[in-house]
Amino acid sequence: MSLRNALLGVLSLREMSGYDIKRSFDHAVHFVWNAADSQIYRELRDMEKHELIVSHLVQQDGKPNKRVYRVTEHGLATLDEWLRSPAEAPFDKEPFLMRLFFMGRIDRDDAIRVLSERRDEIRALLAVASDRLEMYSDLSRTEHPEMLWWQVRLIKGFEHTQTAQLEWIDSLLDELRTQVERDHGTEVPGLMSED
Amino acid sequence: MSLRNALLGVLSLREMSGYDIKRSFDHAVHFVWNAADSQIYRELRDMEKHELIVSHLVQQDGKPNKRVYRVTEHGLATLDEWLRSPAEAPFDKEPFLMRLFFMGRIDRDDAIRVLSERRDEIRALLAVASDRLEMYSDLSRTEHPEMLWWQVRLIKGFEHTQTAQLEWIDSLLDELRTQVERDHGTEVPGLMSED
DNA sequence: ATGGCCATGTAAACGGTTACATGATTGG
DNA sequence: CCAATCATGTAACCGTTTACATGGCCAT
Repeated sequence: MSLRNALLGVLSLREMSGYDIKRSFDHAVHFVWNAADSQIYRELRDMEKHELIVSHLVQQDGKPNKRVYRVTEHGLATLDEWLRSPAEAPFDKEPFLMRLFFMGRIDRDDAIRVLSERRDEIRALLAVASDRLEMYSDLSRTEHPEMLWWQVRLIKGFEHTQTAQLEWIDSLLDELRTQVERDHGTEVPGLMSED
Repeated sequence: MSLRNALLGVLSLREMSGYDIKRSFDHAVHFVWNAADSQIYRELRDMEKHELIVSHLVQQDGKPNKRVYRVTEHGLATLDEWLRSPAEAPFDKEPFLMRLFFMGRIDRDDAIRVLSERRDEIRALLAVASDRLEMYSDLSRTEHPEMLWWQVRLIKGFEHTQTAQLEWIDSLLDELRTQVERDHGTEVPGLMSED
């Protein structure tokens, strides 16, 4: 039911069409949740059936018509109930860590490559996070200042934890590279800064 | 297919029954992956059909008989191919962070409770991690020293990143508590160390 | 006698992914 | 002219979770 909560959450900010929500997911909620369009549309219909949201059609010209959704009182109550409930258990599926668990099977060079790729991905995510943070600082005029407070903290937390993960990966890469140098010792001499 | 890879991984260490694997998941792989028994048994049968593993029945007395699985060459090749392939994308579903994203909706006291609970859970996980690390240091006699190296690094990485997350949550709790104090100002006076 | 360990499963439901379909408008 | 944007969906599939079933052994 996490997608349902995510949808209630974004609709609590303002009424939106499925398409708006998808864009919202792609840019703002992106660090935190994601879903395919088809899943969003299906879930919205289902939520309307359960009276968590209501919709009306909006006629448009030059563009396809759209169906705009708004949260009901019942929907808001459901959202808040979730927010107040005990948090989901942390950590149960971490494909990347699982992979490292068995990484001893393959060559150090391959391991180095896998880790480097992940390092680059994290750096890219951190860049996006830092952009987002700048964006937030521009936007002081919001309908929802309480929301902004949390969203800023969230991005900062994201930066903090991802930086920690980066540090760890970098230290692993260092260890692995010194092992490689030690291994083929003088055979392959001055090769200290390939990245 | 992540469960499949996890199963190939544990079976690459030694041959095991479904039940052994479940216990192995509960204790060692626990930080990294988890699965219900029913899913494990089903997946094992399916993997045998695909010739990634083979099994034989082991007669036991005093205990129910069991089916013990062993990885085939094809299974090992599949495992290694996965290990060498680009890593799964980081971060796409984080229910706890998503919750924080919308946390502005509820009272600070409720938010404090939710965060405190998570903080306690992380502390508990860190305690388990630290135990595991001690356990590993005792066990120098292993059939798979290369595996041990990675598993130790993995736990250390886990400690590192979870500690970072803890720091962040603690700082949030600090901020929230000072806000609460500021809010009902002198009304509720000496209330500085409820935890 | 009660509950935990050993051991393996079936069945149904749920949540999420992937592939595909449609079609008009706008900007480079 | 081509690609992107706007807009909504269907269908099939896959992986995971949950509930339930069975039954002997052993220790408290």
